[in-house]
Amino acid sequence: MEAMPYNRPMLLALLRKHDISPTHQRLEIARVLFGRCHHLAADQILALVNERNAETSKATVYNTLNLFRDRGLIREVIVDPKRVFYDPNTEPHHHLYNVDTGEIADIAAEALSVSGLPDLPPGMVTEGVDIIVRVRASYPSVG
Amino acid sequence: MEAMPYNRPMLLALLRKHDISPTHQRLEIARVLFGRCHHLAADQILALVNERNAETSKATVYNTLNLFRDRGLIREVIVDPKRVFYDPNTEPHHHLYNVDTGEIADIAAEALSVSGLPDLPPGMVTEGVDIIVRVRASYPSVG
DNA sequence: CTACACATTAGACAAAGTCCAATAATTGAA
DNA sequence: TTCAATTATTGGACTTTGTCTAATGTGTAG
Repeated sequence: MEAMPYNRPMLLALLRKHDISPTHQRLEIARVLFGRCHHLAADQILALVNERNAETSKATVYNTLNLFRDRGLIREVIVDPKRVFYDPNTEPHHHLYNVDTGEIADIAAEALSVSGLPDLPPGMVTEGVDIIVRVRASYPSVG
Repeated sequence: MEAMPYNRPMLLALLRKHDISPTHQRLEIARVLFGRCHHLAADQILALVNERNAETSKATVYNTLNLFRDRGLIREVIVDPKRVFYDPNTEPHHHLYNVDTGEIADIAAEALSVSGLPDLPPGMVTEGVDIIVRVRASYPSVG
């Protein structure tokens, strides 16, 4: 695991490595995504980027997230029907999702092992295997 | 596995078993869900129910799907950030999702086995483990 | 019948995300 | 450095999925 690129030179290098022109807005969005290593939704990213002074629009946040996703810098996490979360960790791993609070935690890929994946029809390839462990607080009376 | 309840008396019994008053609209929606055993989104269900003559509103379709889900007749499948699919099969099983076409196919729970699920913090319970195998057509040039 | 509880409905509303045409920034070449 | 061409950003309109509400309809027990 390489060090997290939380400072400007590292973010710059990261964008360049993926052939992305490092504009001001993209660097700010990257800083938010890679700095604090959470799973964030677009609206949260928009808010964080504009915390001090509004300098990035909603359209740019969406454009940039889609660009980063297409270029493999980040990955979408589909657990909540209401919105997509973005995960700065693109290494294979899985997720623990708290359905009450909306919190998402990582599960290391090595921790879980899956066997028995079906053979795919010819001409089909697997893009990924997502495992989502949905958890919630057990009811107080039951505890 | 019990027989699919595709005729009116069976659907009636199914609703009653789950303490749901069997109204005309609910029976029609159940017929669509349990008859053809696909994974359907709300808008598809609305269209199918109103194929002949419009007799069920959008609000009722959503109300009814949420009711069926809460009462355990059906289950949500969260694979597409754009919309929720509903699965008439509530037995444990997993999904194969074609990201190109949007098709969803079942994978029997027995076929897959997962080991290494993390211990949960005390007071937490697992609601379910969803495995989604995302597949797509391999590129023609590569095939 | 009547009254009450429950279902259904149209349409307003909300939130997530996309699209577009105008403007601004970046870049490479001279 | 300057210029033109390319690429990015933007506000706001728009789309889609889903929820809410207040009014109307239905059904059943007495």
